[in-house]
Amino acid sequence: MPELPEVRTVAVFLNNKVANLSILNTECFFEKMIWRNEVNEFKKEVSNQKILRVLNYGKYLMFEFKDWMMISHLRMEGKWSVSPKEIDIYNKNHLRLQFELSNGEYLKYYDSRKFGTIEIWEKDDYLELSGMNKLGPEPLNSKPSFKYLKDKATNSNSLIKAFVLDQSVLCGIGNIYANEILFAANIHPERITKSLTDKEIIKIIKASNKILERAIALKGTSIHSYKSGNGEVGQFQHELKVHLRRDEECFVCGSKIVKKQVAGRGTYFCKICQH
DNA sequence: ATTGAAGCCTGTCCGC
DNA sequence: TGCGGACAGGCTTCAA
Repeated sequence: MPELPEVRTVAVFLNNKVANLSILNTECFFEKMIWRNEVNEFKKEVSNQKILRVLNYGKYLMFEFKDWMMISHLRMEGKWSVSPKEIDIYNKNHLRLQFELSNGEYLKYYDSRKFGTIEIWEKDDYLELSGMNKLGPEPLNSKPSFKYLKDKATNSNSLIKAFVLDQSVLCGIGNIYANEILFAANIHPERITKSLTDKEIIKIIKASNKILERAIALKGTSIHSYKSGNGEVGQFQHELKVHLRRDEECFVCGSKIVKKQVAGRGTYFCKICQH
């Protein structure tokens, strides 16, 4: 479900709602979602901890405590909300985890497909333990550098679609934005990555910055089930150029947008504009 | 070391 | 209306 712009929107929302509140009690209704930690240990570590702030890196949502970092990955369907105990913003059947907060409200996690995960590590070495130290830069604020992306692309035999989805290359791009970025950069998703020219690498950097920053400004893309905290919908779906537009006319050249599986993911592109 | 495919789960949509 | 199959915004693990 959510990619960098959606997770950023959720992080900003949650930070406004729960920063400086403490967790009084924890209930987990689907233990497998507690990842790489033992459930009782997890509960012990978050109990009576004050949430200092909520932030994100790429698709990873992070709750910072004094000594711990709690990392939530929403995968396809994960959703957070803050509400009174008896009120559910999302389908109550999908409630997987809830924290009682010191102001009497509840911080709740819902996940229909049970793909999402949550884990907790000591702050000192959470990057190594969680594997987040392997993530590439967020494609924002003129990052990555040309040299960085060129080095990553030079010897890669993977398809470009897979390359831009690789979180160790660029962090935070998912299928929707990958489709949109490659369209904006006029690059065919089935090209081999090492065939990228310098000019095309620069185009990927510029397109990824522009698209993700615009999507953040619009609070993300709302299609299928995605809503940010407490049911707010994003607006970037109105600016999609190729994603979900199978057989519709390309806004640039008028030919039909193609959909096919590339690198295992539903891929939309214009075979005239992208080459 | 890379790359591709399967697996994790459930809900929704489409065609018969 | 009911049923089966395809598909969904992601990641990890396993096999080649």
